[in-house]
Amino acid sequence: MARIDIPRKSIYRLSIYQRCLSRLRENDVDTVSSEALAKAAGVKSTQLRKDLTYFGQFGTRGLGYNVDVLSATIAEVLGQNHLQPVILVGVGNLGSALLRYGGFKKEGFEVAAAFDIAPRSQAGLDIPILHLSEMAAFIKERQVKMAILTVPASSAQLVTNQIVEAGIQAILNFSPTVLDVPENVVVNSVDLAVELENLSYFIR
Amino acid sequence: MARIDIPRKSIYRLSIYQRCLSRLRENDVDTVSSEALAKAAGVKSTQLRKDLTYFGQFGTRGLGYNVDVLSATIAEVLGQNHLQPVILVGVGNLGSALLRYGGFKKEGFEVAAAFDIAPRSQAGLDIPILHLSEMAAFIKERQVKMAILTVPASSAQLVTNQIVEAGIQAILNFSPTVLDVPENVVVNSVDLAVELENLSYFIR
DNA sequence: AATTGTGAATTGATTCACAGCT
DNA sequence: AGCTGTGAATCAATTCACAATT
Repeated sequence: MARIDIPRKSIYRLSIYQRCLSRLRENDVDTVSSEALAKAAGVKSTQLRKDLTYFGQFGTRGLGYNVDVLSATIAEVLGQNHLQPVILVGVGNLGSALLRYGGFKKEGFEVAAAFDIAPRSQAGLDIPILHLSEMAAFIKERQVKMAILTVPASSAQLVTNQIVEAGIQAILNFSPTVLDVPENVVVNSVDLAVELENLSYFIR
Repeated sequence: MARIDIPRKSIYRLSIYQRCLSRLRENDVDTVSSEALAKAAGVKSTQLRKDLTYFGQFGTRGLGYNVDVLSATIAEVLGQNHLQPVILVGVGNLGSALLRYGGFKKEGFEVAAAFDIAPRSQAGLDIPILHLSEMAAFIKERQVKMAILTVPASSAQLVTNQIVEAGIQAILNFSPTVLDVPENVVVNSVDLAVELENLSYFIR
């Protein structure tokens, strides 16, 4: 089960399945077939089954999957069991919106602090907003491994170098730029303008 | 050159190349090799060349690509030449941050209006914020084809049905849910929690 | 000499088809 | 009878290798 050769897209889908499972649990459903779960997640049932077998066998033939068991297993695989501290760098429009966005905490992430060159405290937020100069020490002391990057493109690479140096291993990048990182660091980029542009290609 | 069988990932990369080209133009560079441009975009040079040949031949062997010509061609392919109106639905934290985010306009998109069930005007924004009840008429009248969806998951499908009915053909979805749309409608989903979860799988 | 453009080879992901359990 | 798990087949994307061009 070498971690490295499981398709990244499968990992993405695991998160989606997990969301669907949560909803089933809320409705006290305790068993689900690959067919039904796949439909909710918008994929083919054979793909769902294939995705799951990367990690083991969790279903009962003839019956389906136990919702609680499957959900717990996926949580385990995704590392959702221990609350993961995250920092956010760049408290502009997008950064401060993300700080207020509740979705992260709900999925097991704690935004431990935010950093900016000109930190201003934000009304109604209990997340500390600190100066960039305190960032490296914070990362090291709290052993933070994940960062959300919402700085302008012009400073993205510079900030990246700093946080990687301090120990960050995974970056969710919102800056519209390609980051250069050592190969042991993972970057997921969300480029809003690129997403829109991509859509505009498909309409006529 | 059937529009349908060009890999979607190639289209994504076209946007990235375009960004890199803009930077080259700012620096008055007028020729670039596939090797150099690919490096800036974070891909292999052969992939860049393959991506471009889906649309034609734009380079000069032995020399490289003319920056202006290539940039104009990509703009043409991506439909960046005519300003594309977009609406945004759901003016919460994320929605209002995106309204303030300058990146869209810079790439040729005009957010024509925003809609919410409880519209409150936003300080320092010249984008009209209207009630949901006015949405369908607006879409039809202005012939808007693209929408950014930043409503809660619970109302995402409902709103989607409404905007698709009114004529929207492409949706950039930020709601953490799988949208069900007719096959002539394109959806790009950006699920922030899923992106983070995905990263957390790769750190150890 | 340098660099593009591209068919062929490779690698990767998805889907099929069905054997194997419950 | 129903549904999972999986090897084989297919389909898609990437990379290689090199001929073609300036």
